[in-house]
Amino acid sequence: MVERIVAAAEDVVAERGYDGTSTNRVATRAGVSPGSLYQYFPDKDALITEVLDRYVTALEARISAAFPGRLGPDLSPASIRGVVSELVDALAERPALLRVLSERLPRTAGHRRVAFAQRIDNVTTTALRFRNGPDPLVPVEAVAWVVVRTVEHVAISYVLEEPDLERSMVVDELCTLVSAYLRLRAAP
Amino acid sequence: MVERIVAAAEDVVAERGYDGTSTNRVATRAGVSPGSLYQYFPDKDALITEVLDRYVTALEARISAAFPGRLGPDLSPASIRGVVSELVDALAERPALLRVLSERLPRTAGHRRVAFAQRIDNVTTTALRFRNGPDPLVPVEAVAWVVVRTVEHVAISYVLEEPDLERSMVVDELCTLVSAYLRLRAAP
Amino acid sequence: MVERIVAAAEDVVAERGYDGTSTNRVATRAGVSPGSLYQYFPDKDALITEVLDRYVTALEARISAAFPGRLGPDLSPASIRGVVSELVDALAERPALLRVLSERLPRTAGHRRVAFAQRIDNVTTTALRFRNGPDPLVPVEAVAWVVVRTVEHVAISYVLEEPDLERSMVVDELCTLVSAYLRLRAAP
Amino acid sequence: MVERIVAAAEDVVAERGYDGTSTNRVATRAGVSPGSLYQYFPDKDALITEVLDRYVTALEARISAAFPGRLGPDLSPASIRGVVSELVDALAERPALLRVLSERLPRTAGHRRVAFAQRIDNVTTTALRFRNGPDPLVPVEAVAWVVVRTVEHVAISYVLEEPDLERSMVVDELCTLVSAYLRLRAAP
DNA sequence: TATGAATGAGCTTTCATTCAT
DNA sequence: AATGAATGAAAGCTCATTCAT
Repeated sequence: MVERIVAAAEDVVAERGYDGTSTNRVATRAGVSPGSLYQYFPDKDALITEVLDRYVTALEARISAAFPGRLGPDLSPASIRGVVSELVDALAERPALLRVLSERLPRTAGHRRVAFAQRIDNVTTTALRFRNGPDPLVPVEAVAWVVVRTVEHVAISYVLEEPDLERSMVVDELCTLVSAYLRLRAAP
Repeated sequence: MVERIVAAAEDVVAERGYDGTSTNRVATRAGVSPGSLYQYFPDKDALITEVLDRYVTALEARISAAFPGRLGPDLSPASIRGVVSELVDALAERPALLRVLSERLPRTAGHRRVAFAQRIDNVTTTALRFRNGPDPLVPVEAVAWVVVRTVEHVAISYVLEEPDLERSMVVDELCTLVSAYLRLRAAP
Repeated sequence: MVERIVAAAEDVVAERGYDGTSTNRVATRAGVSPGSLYQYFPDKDALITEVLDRYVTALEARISAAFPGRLGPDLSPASIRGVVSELVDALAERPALLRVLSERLPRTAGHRRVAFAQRIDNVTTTALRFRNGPDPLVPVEAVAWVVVRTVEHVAISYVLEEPDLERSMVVDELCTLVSAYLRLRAAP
Repeated sequence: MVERIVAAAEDVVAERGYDGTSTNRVATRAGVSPGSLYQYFPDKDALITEVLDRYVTALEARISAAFPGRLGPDLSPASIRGVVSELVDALAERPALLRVLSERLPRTAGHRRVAFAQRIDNVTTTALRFRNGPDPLVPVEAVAWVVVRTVEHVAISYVLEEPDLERSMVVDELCTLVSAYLRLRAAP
């Protein structure tokens, strides 16, 4: 039941965006009565949050798996390229949901997204610390934060803006950008 | 009158977001009758578009002014820092509007925002070409696109996420990132 | 529920005419919420169309039943009188609805009304042909059309104008008129 | 000024019907401010009444002129044909206004129309009395009423329904109908 | 548990009318 | 006299939510 509802909601959200998603429409699509919907979700927002939450979870799984050694401390160019490439692929799979997620970020499912980003921040921070050792001159938290936002949003922009640029070229440049920066931020 | 309405709409949009902005609410806030609103704006969307448009215009003006020599081809670290710093300041001034603008990107005022970003793309492309000369090995369009998105979205993320990081530190890192990358992308 | 709504709408339409019938007014009169109305009718027009449609249906049923032999080819004075008399009675029953029907003829339920009139045209044409045989000198379609409009509109005028004339007298004259004409238009 | 307003209103009413005629639209069309309109007409209805009133007046003038001897007592077939033919022509000139007049009959300008019809009733009654002498067996008022309504509404129906019938044929039949009836209703 | 009819506040928009200028 | 900005009641309609069954 919950599955049917969430699946229907996913479709509707992807097709019609946040505002175009009415509880009645979801219920109809799920072949369920509007009342039933409220047996499992307190309100509309909770339902859509669930949809976006699942999306973020799936995204997390895919991206985490791309980190060699499960989010390990590897920051070599090859590893970076693998992660970035996988990230773009993952985001490109459901652009409609990505768009809704980007639009509605702070209100509902934003928490999950931010939480995920922060986890990546931590992993990156750890990796930097591991590589650099205790170096008070490099603000690793800030470095990690900037790098993670850069990769995240450039990838998202590429998927949503659909600029007239080759995917591989953009991925190359993004990797070059990140590698150049991280090389600079590694202890000498 | 138009000023009163737009000002009220600005407040309401900032406070309650796009969907929470009802024409009646704006009219009430402006101390004006709902009908008056339609003497100056054909519909709700036109009103909100006007609000976001003004915001984008103000942003543009401030950021453009930050480019030494009027968006000139200067890409020195000092110039980059000036622009980035001004960008963060400008974005930080009305975070609520920025949030709505980010949410509603593709529908309404998004055009303006995208158009502005593309103009910056062009300026950056020109600057790179100027600096590099005709070098077929560097894909200047992609470089410009990546750099501009990076700066734009890292700055936006900083304003909207309010991470526990010093502003100057983030700006420093962002500049370091961009400078390192552009140095690499300059002809040898 | 549908019954309650339609009944209320009937009252309101009869009392206040087409434009004076607002969905809220109907809902209030029916003791029902405005939303409920839209569970059964897609919009205001559909509701009023339903009201007028029912009225036309009832009218049709009554008048058709008055034709001896179910709209048969009988055009004797007695048959004419029966039909005309019944027509006036039927129309006189809900003058307010008749007025709205006349006002709104071409837009909505007018189709039904026109369609009904055309059916009567056909019946009359057939009856005339049956009586006359193939007589190229008498334009039976035109004869039928003129006769049917005459009876229809004189009856309607009598009901809506309420002239200071005895009902039976007007019916007599109308029948005389029609009989004289049809006698003339019969083959010699 | 009044002329400009009424002329504009005439156009708008003919183009968009009663409901589609808003005071603002009329004012705009007349190149006049909405306020000015209320200097000459107490409300919207008064304005449209004026429009329809003028239309009825023009109709009256044309039709009256068609009566040989200025609405004289002549009821010969030739005279009937002249009047009927002129009536159809007159009505066919502004079908849009005729439609509005028919739709809105009882509320506003209906008085004028009814009053005109009654004047024709009187003329016809007088003519019948003149021809028949004091004959208590023929209810001249009813005869006149029926004849006038017949001619009026058959003509209107022809103009508004646009049936697939030759104009001259319908006029012929209508005249035949009237003549047959009146011959019968003349004193022997 | 599941239903779905019913709700009603709230939405965007129109337009006849007024009144300070 | 003429203006036209301003009005505000009311319109048609939507949809998140409830509750008797």
